[in-house]
Amino acid sequence: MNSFGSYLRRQREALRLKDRAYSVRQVAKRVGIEPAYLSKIERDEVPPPSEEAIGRIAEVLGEDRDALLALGGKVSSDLLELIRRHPVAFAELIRGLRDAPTDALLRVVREVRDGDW
Amino acid sequence: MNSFGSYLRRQREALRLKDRAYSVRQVAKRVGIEPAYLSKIERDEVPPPSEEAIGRIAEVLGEDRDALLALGGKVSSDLLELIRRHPVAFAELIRGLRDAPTDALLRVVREVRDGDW
DNA sequence: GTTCATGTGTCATACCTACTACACATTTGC
DNA sequence: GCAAATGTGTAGTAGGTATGACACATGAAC
Repeated sequence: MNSFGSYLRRQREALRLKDRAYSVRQVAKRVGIEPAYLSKIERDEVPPPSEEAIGRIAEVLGEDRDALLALGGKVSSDLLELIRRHPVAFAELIRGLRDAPTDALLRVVREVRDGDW
Repeated sequence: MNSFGSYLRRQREALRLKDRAYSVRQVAKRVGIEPAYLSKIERDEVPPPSEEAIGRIAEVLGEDRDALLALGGKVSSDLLELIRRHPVAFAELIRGLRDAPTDALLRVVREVRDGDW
């Protein structure tokens, strides 16, 4: 339904309606992977590619990198590194937000964004 | 200096002073891995083991699971899953705390812990 | 109506990851 | 002083990750 591949295919096809430069082959070239590989990715014949490849796909298709990574079952390595610097604190923070409704989560995000220390 | 392996070795040896059941062999048995493998792990001859193995090592040695995983370059998969449910929000939250001093981070953690929604 | 682009099938590969199994020399306990 | 426990060297493996290369049939464009 909303697998990584089928989502990609839908988005690419949508872009293609406006601009036929969004073929499998041309997108693959811009991304820097083989067309056959992208084709397989879009049909979920292979697992989502590496973080780097997903990042470049996000760029080429104008998608949010973190969101696309999540759809591919991954989390950006820069976030992982930040978490690893304060593993216990971040673990409690994230688990503490497990059952928080989305708006409560966003409130915390906003608060941190505007926070002055 | 503080690689995963050397840290493990230090902690295990410390426990061993009080209780000689903390030999490489006996710990490995309780953890459920081969002694030779644990030996190599402690000498950093191989990369840190799987998340599951690190979790069991943490249990056996009385270490914090998230902290030990971090030392092993990993992040608990339950946290990853939570992040993947709200990738954009969590990305902004975590990156927003990148330069926050530890006490500011802990303040947010506490706030979330005590938060009622 | 041929040329060019397109999507995809098949095959192959290199490099990790995550270990197990066994043997051996040294040390320790009684 | 001998048996048992200990730490470690060597070798091997099963499965996953992340692709590349090439060929082929179909379709569209001019």
